Amino acid sequence: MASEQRYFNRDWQRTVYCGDVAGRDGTEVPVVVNGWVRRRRDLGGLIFIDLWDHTGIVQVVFNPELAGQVHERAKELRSEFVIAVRGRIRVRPEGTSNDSMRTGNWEIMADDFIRLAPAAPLPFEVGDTTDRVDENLRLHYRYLDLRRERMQRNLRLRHKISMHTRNYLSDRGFLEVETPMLTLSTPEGARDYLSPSRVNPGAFYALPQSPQIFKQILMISGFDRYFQIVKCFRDEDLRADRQPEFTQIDIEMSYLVEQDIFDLIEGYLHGLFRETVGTEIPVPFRRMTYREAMDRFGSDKPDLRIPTEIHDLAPVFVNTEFEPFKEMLAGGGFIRGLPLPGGASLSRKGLSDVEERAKRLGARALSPLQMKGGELKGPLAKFIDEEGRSLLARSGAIGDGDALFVIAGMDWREVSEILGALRLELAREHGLVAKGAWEFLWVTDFPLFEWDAEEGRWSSVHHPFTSPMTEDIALLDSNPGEARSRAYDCVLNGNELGGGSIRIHDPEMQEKVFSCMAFSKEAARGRFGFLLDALSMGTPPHGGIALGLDRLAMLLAGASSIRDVMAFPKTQKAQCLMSGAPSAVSPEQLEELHIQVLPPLPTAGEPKGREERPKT
RNA sequence: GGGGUCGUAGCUCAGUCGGUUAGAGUGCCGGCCUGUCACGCCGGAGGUCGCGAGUUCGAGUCUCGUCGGCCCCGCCA
Repeated sequence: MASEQRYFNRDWQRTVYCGDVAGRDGTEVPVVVNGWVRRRRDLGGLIFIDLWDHTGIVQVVFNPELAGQVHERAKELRSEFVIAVRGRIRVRPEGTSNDSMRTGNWEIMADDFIRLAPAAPLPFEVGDTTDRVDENLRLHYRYLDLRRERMQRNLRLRHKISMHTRNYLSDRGFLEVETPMLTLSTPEGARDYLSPSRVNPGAFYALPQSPQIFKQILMISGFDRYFQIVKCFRDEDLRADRQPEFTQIDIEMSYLVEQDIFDLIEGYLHGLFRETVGTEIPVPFRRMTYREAMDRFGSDKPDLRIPTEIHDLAPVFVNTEFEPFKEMLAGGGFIRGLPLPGGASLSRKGLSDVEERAKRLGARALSPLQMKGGELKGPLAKFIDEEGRSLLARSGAIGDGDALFVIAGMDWREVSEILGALRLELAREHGLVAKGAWEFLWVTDFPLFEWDAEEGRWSSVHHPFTSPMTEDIALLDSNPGEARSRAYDCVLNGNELGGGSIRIHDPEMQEKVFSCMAFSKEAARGRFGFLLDALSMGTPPHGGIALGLDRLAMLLAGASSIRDVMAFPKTQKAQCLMSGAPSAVSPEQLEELHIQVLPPLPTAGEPKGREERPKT
């Protein structure tokens, strides 16, 4: 053992990264490497260490004959110890090179090393790339999880996306401007995260659901083109692709029409996919109206990798004697069907399983048809006459070997959505989703409003600053539900990658839209007064889009959750298992903020790892 | 708020019909080993079967509740 402790200093700083170690034939190159002990192989005499840093792994050899004391000390090295090694790179002896390692032709003969930090026995193996680890553990020991290959790769990919984004947009005249995180709560949209104001008793900031109003204000201020890679916050329940805080690539520009956004984003994504995954995605993307997307795929974000779509079967049953369908059609209802290629082989149990699923999704009933050897089978078969059969054959809704699931209902959207959900489930189960495909799509012509039954008023489908289509402006007075907006969504493989709209730049139009939503002038003034003021002082036509950076990264990384492309995500209960957030705070903190906390309900569980809440 | 699923050694899992002392692989600890690279060989330690009730002579196993992870519906302009 060295008699005195040695510390990290310039002499021990690396001269080369582990993954970059490469020697010269016949010459020994002196180096210093820093990193983590990934694996050790103690052969009794020789000790081999795989030393890791973010660039890769290199083999270090401790030889008792070359450095006896050093070899002796190396026996104590364990997994994930942090060390600095001084040694010489050399070509590995004949027959001992390792083709599976980038540095496998070389090794470092250790002359000396210092242990920079020990590591406690680990809750899971950092170096194990195959074994899956419980996500609980991964989140609790996130620093170890992030040290693993997959997360290293994902976060580096994410960085690449960010850099590409900044370069692309900056090159096209977009200016990155930061907007406040402590801002005004707005009534529309998701639930806000609130932050109490100490100096304004009883008042609260809201964390932004998006910088929507601020980016519009920036257009009014004449910046012409804005972007921001920005955190947004929504206090809603979590999903694989939804976290309470997430990142948007937020874009806004002036004097534009929809085509400008499409061109900009298609160019952006084309370059991004080339740079990150080496794929040339075809541009321009397909376009589809909301109506068509719902009609054919039962979704406003259809996954076009799935080769089946919904068919209108009303003509097939126009002469049917089947009473329920007869009545349905007479009353203006809909009969629609979803084909399942290869579905003729489904057993009776398989069919009833699909029916069960449709009922869980909200269908009153679902009838299966199957085509076996040119013969139509199923409970509905006898209710389809010759004409219906020939129509069915010509429609392509069912071919030999297929099944067709039929649902009838009075509500076109409801019937379509159930079939759309079924389409996703069945496609996943039967392997109908085309692998390796990137199916991009613009969905346009969304309705401007949807009816909010709870509140008994119209509310925005997109947001209240979305411009109606010029040809639909008259509908605002006569039939707001039929008015279409100038909103658009960018869809990739059934994921909503982003959305945006052309905004309202006319203060009168903005007030009109508010009034359609039964916002009194005073209420609108109270909430959005500053925007209305701004609109009144010279607003250019403007619009923009926001892309979900997390979802984009998830898709590019081939991950199944945005948690895998975020450094520190939260669980479904919106907790951080590593830090323990959210937590109770001290009575003093609450008092300063003029906050009283109600005692927890008797059934409510305590947040994990927290002591009792302070008394109020 | 609701539906589904999982919870057994540090980790990944097995555990039959409810029945003796709860197993395997890996990791960990100790010993041996000078060309390994998932090193090898030998030995050892390690368990609140998530938690709490209930049924039973007997519960990892059955029932109910509860806590937590994940997936989904609602919700998410």
